[in-house]
Amino acid sequence: MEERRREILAAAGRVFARKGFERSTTAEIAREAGVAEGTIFRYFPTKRDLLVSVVASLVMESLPALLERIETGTIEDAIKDILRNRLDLIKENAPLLKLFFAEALFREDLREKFIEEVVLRATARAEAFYRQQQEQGNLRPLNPQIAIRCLMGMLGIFVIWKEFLGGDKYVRFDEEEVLETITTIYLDGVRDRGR
Amino acid sequence: MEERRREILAAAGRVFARKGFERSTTAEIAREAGVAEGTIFRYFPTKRDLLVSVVASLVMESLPALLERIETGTIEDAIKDILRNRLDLIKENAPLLKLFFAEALFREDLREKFIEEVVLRATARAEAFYRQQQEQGNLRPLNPQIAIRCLMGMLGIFVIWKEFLGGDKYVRFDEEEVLETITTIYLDGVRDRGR
Amino acid sequence: MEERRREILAAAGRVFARKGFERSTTAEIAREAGVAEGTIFRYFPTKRDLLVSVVASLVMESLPALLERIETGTIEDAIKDILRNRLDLIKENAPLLKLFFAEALFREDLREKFIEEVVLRATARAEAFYRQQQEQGNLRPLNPQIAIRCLMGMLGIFVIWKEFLGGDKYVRFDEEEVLETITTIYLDGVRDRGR
Amino acid sequence: MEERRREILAAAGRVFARKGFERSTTAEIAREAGVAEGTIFRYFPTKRDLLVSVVASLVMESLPALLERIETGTIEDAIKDILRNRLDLIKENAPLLKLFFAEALFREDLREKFIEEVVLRATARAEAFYRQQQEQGNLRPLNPQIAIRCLMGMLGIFVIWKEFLGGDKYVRFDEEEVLETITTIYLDGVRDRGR
DNA sequence: AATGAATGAGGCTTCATTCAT
DNA sequence: TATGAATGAAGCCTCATTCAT
Repeated sequence: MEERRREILAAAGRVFARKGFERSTTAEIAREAGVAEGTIFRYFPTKRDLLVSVVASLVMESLPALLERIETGTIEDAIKDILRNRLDLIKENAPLLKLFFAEALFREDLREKFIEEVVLRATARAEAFYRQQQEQGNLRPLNPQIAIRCLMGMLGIFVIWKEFLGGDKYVRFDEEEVLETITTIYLDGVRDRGR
Repeated sequence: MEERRREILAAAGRVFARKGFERSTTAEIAREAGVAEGTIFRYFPTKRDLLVSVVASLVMESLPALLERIETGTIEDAIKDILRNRLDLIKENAPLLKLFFAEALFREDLREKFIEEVVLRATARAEAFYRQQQEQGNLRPLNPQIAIRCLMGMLGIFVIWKEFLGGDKYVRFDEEEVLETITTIYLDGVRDRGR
Repeated sequence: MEERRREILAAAGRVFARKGFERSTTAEIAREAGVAEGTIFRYFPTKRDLLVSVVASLVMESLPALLERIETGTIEDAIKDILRNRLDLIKENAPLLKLFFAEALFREDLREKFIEEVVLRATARAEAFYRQQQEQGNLRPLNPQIAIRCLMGMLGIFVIWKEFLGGDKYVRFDEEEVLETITTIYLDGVRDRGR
Repeated sequence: MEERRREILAAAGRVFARKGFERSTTAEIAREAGVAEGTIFRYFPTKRDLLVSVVASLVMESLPALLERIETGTIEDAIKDILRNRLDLIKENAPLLKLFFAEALFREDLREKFIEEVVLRATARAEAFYRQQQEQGNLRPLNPQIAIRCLMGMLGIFVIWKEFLGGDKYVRFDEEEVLETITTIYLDGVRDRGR
């Protein structure tokens, strides 16, 4: 039954997201799916096949949302808006993104999907935005591909810290202060010109 | 003997980088190091400690020298020096660091030691540096914990892109340009002030 | 299957009785039970649990029937019945119980489960019985927890003497006389009231 | 050096008393003795030899004290005095006694020493006391060997419970109440004659 | 098609004992 | 004689996968 297959896939997604691949057991997935352990193997020949299927369905369903919306307005507002928007989306899908990211590190096929479907398309839009602002004289003539990645990196490290590494336990940041600081650094740098 | 400890550490680094953490066996590490399996456990209480120690020694080793060097010279030089140093370190040990990062995503136990012994200590130093420069009026009064992480994030995203995800296949960046751009953005921002 | 569980329990009982706890291996128990080593762990999470279960099932098995039987009849009969029943039980399983006792002396983890699941439950029943007889005016108003243990102690020392220490070689007691004497002392004491 | 040998023996005694034989490690004994692990094996060929030596020295030094003093006076006082005296002695030497007892269960040679040197001599004295009181018409004409063991059993079970099994964690008894109750039961039984 | 009990290879870790220094 | 680093056999336990029902 197709129904059964989907249940197993969904359950596997939840378990993998919680524990990662190696530390998830087929027993736990079976329990979560409400089927017998053996049943899993009628639909997926090995545990690894199950992972590939989980991740494939993720790419098709959740990640495209990361591409939505590029705002306009003052640059300040636009940047903050982009950051906030991305941040919210990531936070909603953090567990699965984390799994996806972890697996992408070691699987060529997953990486390709990830880079092509998500990274390149997202950065392409952002780069276009940067270029457009550059032409209007609002932004300095830096390499947009690099400049855009710098912004994403600043956001990314806080996402990784909090959502992927559970760094909250050690140092907790106020979200608004972080977005504010990233924006101001990105626009004006850290150098003090007031003296 | 300290010598023996280093041999095991080095061998473990090679094996982990080759196979990943879970799929490396202590038997293979022992073989690679030319010691008995039990010997490993004279130096490292668990396999997990071994991994943490391998990575920690990598990351911390060059840190004191780096920080000392930074004490003198302009901020610009300091930042470039930090970026250069960390980048080289990562490039040389990319496979191992990648593995560690992937493991850390799903293993609280791995993270704890590493965050406490490496991340927090290293960032504390950097934050102190930032504060000191702040007091001298060289840097703006931003939250140093956030400001420091912003710089690391900018570098991090290029490392992840190239070393962890093999992004070179899609977009290749000139290393010097990247470091230059990060430095200038970090210090002066992207806003065009009509110069 | 419940059947399989019992097989393992029985095999474990034999092996433990033969070799002691630490020197019994799960491999041997599995061989003796005619199952794969891993199978043991489907039924008992750890080797320690296996030992506790073996002994607990021994001690608790005949308890409900015993207590029920005791409800009716004189106190004298009840006490003799209890003593007889426990004595037979111990005699049949002396090597295993001896081993368990020896292990329990130095393993907090073993004791905890056993005391909580067996000792406290069994004594609670006996204490309830004592209280009930007390209310009927058949027994003196002593602390039931202490009074019950006194009875068990009298029996216990003969068990330890004969079954655990092989004291038969030095002094041999007639079983019936022992049970008779314990009963009469427990009920009426050793003081001569000049009858 | 003979000095060194004694240090190791004493350290081993402490460690064995704490953890029992199987769970004590030669490493811990060496640490406790302040010598290198290898040194132990210059004095005692195997770990088991070490145990035998520890226990042998115990029998020669500590146990004989258990035989001291048999009081006279009223029977009540005599019994309470005996109980209290034994209890105090046992409590002082509980850890080593426990070790000794545990090992005696499985070692013929130790058992013999224990029974001959301690048990038989102690009971012989007590039996003589019982007989003497019997002749004076103070005690019932029961088999003194059995009657004496009954008293010791009542005391013994509380010692085992508290000192050997750490039962205090579960049920704690007031020492005076216990001695009082044992004495009264032993002398007068539990049967209520008041009705 | 579904079950879930059973498997057994293989991993990490412990620790008494050895031996070169 | 003392050291303590090194050994390696052996043990407990995990878990993906199989297969009789």
